[in-house]
Amino acid sequence: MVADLSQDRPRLGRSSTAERVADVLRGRISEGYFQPGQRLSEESISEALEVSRNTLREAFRLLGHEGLLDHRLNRGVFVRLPSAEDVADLYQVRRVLEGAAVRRAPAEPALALLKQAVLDAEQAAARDDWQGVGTANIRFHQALVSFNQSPRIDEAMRQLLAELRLVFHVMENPRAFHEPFVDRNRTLLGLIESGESEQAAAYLDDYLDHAERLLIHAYDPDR
Amino acid sequence: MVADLSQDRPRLGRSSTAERVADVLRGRISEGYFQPGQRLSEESISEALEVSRNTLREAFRLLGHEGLLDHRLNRGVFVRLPSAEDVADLYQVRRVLEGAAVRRAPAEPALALLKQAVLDAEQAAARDDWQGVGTANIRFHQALVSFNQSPRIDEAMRQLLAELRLVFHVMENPRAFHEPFVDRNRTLLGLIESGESEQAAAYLDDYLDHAERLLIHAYDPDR
DNA sequence: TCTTGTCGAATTGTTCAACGATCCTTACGT
DNA sequence: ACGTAAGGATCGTTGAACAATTCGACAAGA
Repeated sequence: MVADLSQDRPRLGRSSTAERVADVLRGRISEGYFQPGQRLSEESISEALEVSRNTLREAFRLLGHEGLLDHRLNRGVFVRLPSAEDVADLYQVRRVLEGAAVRRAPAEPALALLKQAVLDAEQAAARDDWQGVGTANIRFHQALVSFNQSPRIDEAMRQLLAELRLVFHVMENPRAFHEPFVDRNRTLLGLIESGESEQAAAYLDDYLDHAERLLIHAYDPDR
Repeated sequence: MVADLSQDRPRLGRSSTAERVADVLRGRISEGYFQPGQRLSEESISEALEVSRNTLREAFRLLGHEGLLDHRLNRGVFVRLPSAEDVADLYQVRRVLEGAAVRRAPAEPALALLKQAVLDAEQAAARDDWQGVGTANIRFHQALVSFNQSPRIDEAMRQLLAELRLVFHVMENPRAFHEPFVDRNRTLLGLIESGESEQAAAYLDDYLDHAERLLIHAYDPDR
């Protein structure tokens, strides 16, 4: 009875002002309020949020290490604008993390998350809610990676997906990008459930190649 | 002619005071001058290094995100003391990253690094230089992971190994821990060179299981 | 017209002193 | 043994200040 309680320990750690500021900025960036490439002024933001410049700078450091901000000395912080090389690398990491995940026998709760993400995506698609499809898709892959049963890998994936969201913001047509993956996720789920891990791995590789090509193309139509 | 020059652009980025302070602290931690669990006082360190508390705190943030420091609100920063669960997770990550690496056909320069690391380890062992063996061993695994050809994975591995170094500091007998891996690395290299990737993967898994058990045992002899 | 030198405004980098908030220890009382 | 109160030490945050750096504008020269 007391054992369960220990799960709530993380919540106890109240957060510092800097962390709360970072939360606000992280949200604004991921929703696109601050756009990739945009410079974030220390003075105006510290004024708007009513925190000191020093505190704001601590928040900037936090987000910088999450890959969301780019800190250029004496020039300020900018919302990260991933390059085509960054996109390629992000997908290379996904191939490793998701590839390893798909070859493992999934734990039951993780599998449930995977199913739920597929359902959510299908329902959002039926509503023409492509933002919702994107969110569900992200949850799908987060759940997939959790098969590895490693908190550090889960955290790395969270950061990776946050960085990828920056990339999605440069896509002008979210539907064309997200729509094909609704069915793909359903198919991949089926292969995983039936234990055909090698086929699932092959399908996943094709899946990632396709997505990467689409994004790279958006960056540089000539490639 | 001017095009080549742009490659040197990264070098131009001078480092801020906070980054240089972080470099100093990182070195001290990895060499064991600051020991795991020890608290780092803002006042005494900022005084000794002649930087302001604010700047020092920025350096603390940097190292905190690298997993070397543990920041507890209103209590200060402590050199991270990984738990047994942390060790298990670190090895879980290694299984994924190194497992994926060993299944790939290595690029030539990366293979050369691998060979060199094996030679260095053998020479250091002949000199009874177990610290040197540990360093060479780390380079071996860093090179192995580079087969994945991903800068982000390389960086993640760097941080992981830095965290593992903290764990090594609690080992009282470095020879007993490092010695067996000299031959193991040689064997693994052979399997990789001859392209027997599945056998190499199996050997690596056993390799990692063994190392993990040894470390966990050092933490809690009852397990 | 193109390049180069120079100036000044704007912004960041860093420091400092101050005060409130929190934690830890010790002592005290029940 | 337990709860509580007081005190010192340390961290969290602020606001101001000054140095360093960047950037754009504009004038001088080829």
